[in-house]
Amino acid sequence: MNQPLPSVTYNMGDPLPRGFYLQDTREVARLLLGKWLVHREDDWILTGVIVETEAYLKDDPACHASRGITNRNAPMFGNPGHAYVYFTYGMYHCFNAVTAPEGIGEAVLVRAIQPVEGIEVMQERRGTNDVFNLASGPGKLCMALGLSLKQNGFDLAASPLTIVDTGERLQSEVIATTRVGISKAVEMPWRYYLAGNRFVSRK
DNA sequence: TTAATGATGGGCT
DNA sequence: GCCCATCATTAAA
Repeated sequence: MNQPLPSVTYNMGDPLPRGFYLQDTREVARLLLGKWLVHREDDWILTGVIVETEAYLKDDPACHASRGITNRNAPMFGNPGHAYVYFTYGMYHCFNAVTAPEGIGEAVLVRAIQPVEGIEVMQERRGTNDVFNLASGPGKLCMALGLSLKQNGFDLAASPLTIVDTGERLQSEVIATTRVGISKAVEMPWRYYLAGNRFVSRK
């Protein structure tokens, strides 16, 4: 008798539960390091290890949500564990995981991933074969994974876009530094990355 | 190697 | 009109 085919050929881990995103946003940013960001598209699966994040908090001048709810930042005030994707600089997208209870307005920006699966597709989309340049930046990783406003608001525990825990323990030390590309609250050390990792956006 | 610059368009005062 | 949670390219050192 034939066995049913599994939807994936191996167990890549379970999606992070909603409660994970209800921890302190800076803690979520730290804990997301080492987790897998997965985008299931029609003909392939694109995955990478999260290696760099930034926390954006309420009452944080650099946070999109700090000046109240707008049409653009509305997802930040919505359900934790959902995607907040925004369009910026006229041509790029950035991907966030919404944290904190509904109505608060906090999120973690994923700034870089280490490509694992679907590297050929990423290379095609990015126009380069250099694996260290495929997703080493928030705009780059959205290009590589095919993330745009279409994924804005997606449930990261029940959609083609998900973050999973492989169960592997972090081997690298976590470095905390100031955030990149902002002009307000520049001194807050809420950027996190894996020490020595070559896939981060900068050292 | 690092630093400066242009691209490009939506959001918001 | 100015500001952007950016990136690729060019120039300089």
